[in-house]
Amino acid sequence: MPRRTGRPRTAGDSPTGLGTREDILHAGARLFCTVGYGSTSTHALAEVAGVRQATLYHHFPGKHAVLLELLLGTVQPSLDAARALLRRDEPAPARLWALAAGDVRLLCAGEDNLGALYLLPELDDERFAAFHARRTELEAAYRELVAACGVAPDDVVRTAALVLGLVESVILQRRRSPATLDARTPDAVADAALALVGLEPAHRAAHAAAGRRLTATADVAAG
Amino acid sequence: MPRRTGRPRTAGDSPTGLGTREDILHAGARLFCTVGYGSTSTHALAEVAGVRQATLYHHFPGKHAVLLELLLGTVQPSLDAARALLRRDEPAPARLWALAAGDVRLLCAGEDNLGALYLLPELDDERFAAFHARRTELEAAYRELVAACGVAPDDVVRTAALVLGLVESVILQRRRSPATLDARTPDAVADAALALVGLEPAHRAAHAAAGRRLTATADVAAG
DNA sequence: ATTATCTATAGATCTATAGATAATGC
DNA sequence: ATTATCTATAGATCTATAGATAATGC
Repeated sequence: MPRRTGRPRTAGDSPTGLGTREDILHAGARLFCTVGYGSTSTHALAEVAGVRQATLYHHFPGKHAVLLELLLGTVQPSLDAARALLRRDEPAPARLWALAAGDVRLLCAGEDNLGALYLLPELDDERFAAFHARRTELEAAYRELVAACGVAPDDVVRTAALVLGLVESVILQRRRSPATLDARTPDAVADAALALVGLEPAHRAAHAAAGRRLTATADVAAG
Repeated sequence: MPRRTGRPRTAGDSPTGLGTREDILHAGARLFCTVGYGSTSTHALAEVAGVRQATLYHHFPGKHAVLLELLLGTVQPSLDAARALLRRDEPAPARLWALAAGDVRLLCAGEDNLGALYLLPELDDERFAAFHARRTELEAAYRELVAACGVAPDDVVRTAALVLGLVESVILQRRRSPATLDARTPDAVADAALALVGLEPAHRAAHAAAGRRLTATADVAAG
């Protein structure tokens, strides 16, 4: 995958070994999540990627395109899983469990806390409209499953927002105290989601077990 | 409160009517929450405050001091309420309910979504250490109350993180779809918090009622 | 005299482009 | 010939300071 033609770099090899484009995306992931978007210069981006500043523009029209690609790559696996789950006919609580657990697993995975990209204030810009469209579809999936769990119609929007908030809270937790996240976190959050939709503890265990089986299904297991 | 001496502004009156210092803080609240910290220039800050760029430096040593003051002013009411609640001897679930409901109320209040300041990646800078210390104390208060609710010791850290995540999720919800927040949101989140600590539905209502009474107590009602 | 604003600006930094350079491919 | 990098830089912007200015206070 690394390029074969073209002038070689002066400052060492590709940090990722996957070529310059990937180097830049990795640099963006690291810097946008920790330093912020507006606080990251194209120079800093290039430096972490191991190239000179001007080289960025050979691969991307600008910083915004790096962020957009990161955003789309982050939301897409969640969206794929959500679409697959909406098509299945297992009970809604099991599917909601699988959706929540899968999203939390994705948010906990990877070297960088990519979910933190969702929190950037700079996202409120039409350049990122394609990302917002996918996010909106994902939110609709949460609402649909919450409604199918038997939540009162008047409470669906509010409850779905709480469930999604619970899922996304792992982004903040990961930034604040990553040591408190572990392999059981996805299950714990998904269990809590079933509590929020008002299922009795006695029923939750069975739905969680079914959800866990769903998570293992190929077309649902995103990533 | 507006100043009496000094050269008058060229570009109109103080937008807030509270003087230039407050104008700058309001401008920071607006811009840091919507545009971001790194993406807000001192020029933009001054423009929204209705003064020239250089005037900022008469009131603050720089952008960072504006953000720090906003952060401290936002976390302090929560912390005051938390300290007051830790000193009281009502049952822990009622106090946890009151803490969560109070924090959600604060996060929903005001013209700007000030809680969004907590999400800025730029906060990971030692200039904001004073803010982080207060946040850490607030988190400890959540853990203490969660533990006192009878959550198993091994689960206290995880559960407290979920409760705090639930509370903070209103920041994201307010940014995304403010219309879904209403006067019942604080109660709904606090009720959900009691569900997360594992209280039976039958007991929750009584604790919620006691928590609501606590919220009305002078030394607990922050803000 | 004191104060808070203003104008002006130095110096740093940042973005984006132009064009040179050093590889591989044919 | 094609490609991906590099160097160099124009022009914009940004931060922070110096010093002038226009009010009030005494």
